[in-house]
Amino acid sequence: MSASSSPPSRPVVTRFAPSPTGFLHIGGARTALFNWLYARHYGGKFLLRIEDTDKARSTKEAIDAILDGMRWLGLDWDGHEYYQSQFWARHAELAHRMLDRGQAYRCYMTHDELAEQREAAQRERRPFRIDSPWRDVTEEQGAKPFVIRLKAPRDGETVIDDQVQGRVTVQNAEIDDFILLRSDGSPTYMLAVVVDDHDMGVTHVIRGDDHLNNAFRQLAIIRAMGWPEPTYAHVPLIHGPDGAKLSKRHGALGVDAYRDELGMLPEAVDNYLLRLGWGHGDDEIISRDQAIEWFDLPQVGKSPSRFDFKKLENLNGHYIRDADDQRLADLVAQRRSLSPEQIALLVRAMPELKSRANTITQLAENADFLFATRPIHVDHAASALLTPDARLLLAATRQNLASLTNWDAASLEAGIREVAEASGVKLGKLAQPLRAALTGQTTSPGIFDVLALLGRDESLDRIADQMEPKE
RNA sequence: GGCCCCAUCGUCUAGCGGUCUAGGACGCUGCCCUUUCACGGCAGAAACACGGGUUCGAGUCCCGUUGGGGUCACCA
Repeated sequence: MSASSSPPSRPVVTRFAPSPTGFLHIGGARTALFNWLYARHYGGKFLLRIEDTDKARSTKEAIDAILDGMRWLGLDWDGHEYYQSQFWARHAELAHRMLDRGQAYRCYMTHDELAEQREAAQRERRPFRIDSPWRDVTEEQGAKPFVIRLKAPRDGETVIDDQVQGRVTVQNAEIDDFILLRSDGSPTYMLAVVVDDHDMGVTHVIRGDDHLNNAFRQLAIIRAMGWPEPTYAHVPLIHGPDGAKLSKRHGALGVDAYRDELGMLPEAVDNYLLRLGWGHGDDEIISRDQAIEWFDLPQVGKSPSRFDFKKLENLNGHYIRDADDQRLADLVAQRRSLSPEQIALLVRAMPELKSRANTITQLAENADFLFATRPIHVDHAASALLTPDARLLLAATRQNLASLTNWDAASLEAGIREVAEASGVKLGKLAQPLRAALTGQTTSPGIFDVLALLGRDESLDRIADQMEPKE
């Protein structure tokens, strides 16, 4: 488990570099979190760069969703966000510099020629690696279109001391002469990241495992430029419950969906993501401050982990129980458009409500009985409770409660126990129909609290609504 | 397929040669609490993929097998 690693010897600068072609999904969020945590732990900087090189696929909505998602998760970046597309000229300039130095070359191969090589390799069952006849040609070939390719080293090997994966070695023969500048003059991702990371002073590149192979290509550019090499840390990917790469059906949803649809609290998502692939002894509930204090790369696991909604939900339930009542009420209010009076009621009910919910969505549903208008809808299971006998009991209960001078939980409990005793039934026999009448459901907060919350008039009326058998 | 990486309960993980008859958490089962449902408390079932080494001693180190993942674009 011990990747060869050492504390940083220079001021830390990390970055998160999403491409705005979709929303900020959960894997990206974890990458961002690790980068953020690492920078904060070492008192460094955490930068944000939007990789909008692919103009066709980049959208304003996606950019906003990413920024919004990061803010929600509390991952603040230092300074303004960078946009990769702003540095095109710089990228092209450097590609040409490498060309001038003989570290890159103009390749005039056509798609057909390339395809031919690929097929030949396939026929002979040997690995395909581009072999351009232009590798050592320095003269320009008139106006024919060309791309600029890196003249990658062909001998020796490249070693990366990855902070997570350990020492990884690749034969240079495996690295092909990949494209730096496209025929339309635009930079490829491979060139752009390297240049931007260098220009932004990034010291630690913490990203998904899927980039490990790219790191060797990028290193080739860095060495050609003679720039300092960043420290790499390739974090294993997050998989779906079935072990396959996390896809939409698994939960590679935008973080906005975790907030809006699943009803998660940001601290729960952060905590869950932190524990996915990283651990600190037996600790499960980890505050932001503890995370900053404890987080480091050596403890990051090397194997991919599966996303477990159940555990996230449990964690979310923990944070809900921990959360401030007013905050929770506001969150529910956003989903239900409540009046100030209703929100005030919700805040009072919150202590009872929040121990019963693992998500804000559930919390909102559980609170609905408070705001239902008479006659309230009684669900199937609840109406089954309202037998003729039960309705009679309800009438007796109502009469007793109506005579109460104090409408608080303690008085109500005394009153109801009195009725139960007088009628010779157990409390449960009475409480359940009462619950059905008051909430329309078979589960709810404690029945005395429900009565107190609803108030005398509303409670009495709801009971009255159910006293007579319905036709 | 080539290259790279990974491998402890169903899942997330602790474990960094002896304290491991392998610990915690989620989930699951049972019990307690109890007006329902939760919360909470207690108890339980549940794992070192396999085979070789190294060592006095291996979950921990090495090799292989198997399994899984990643990557092989004028995408990022």
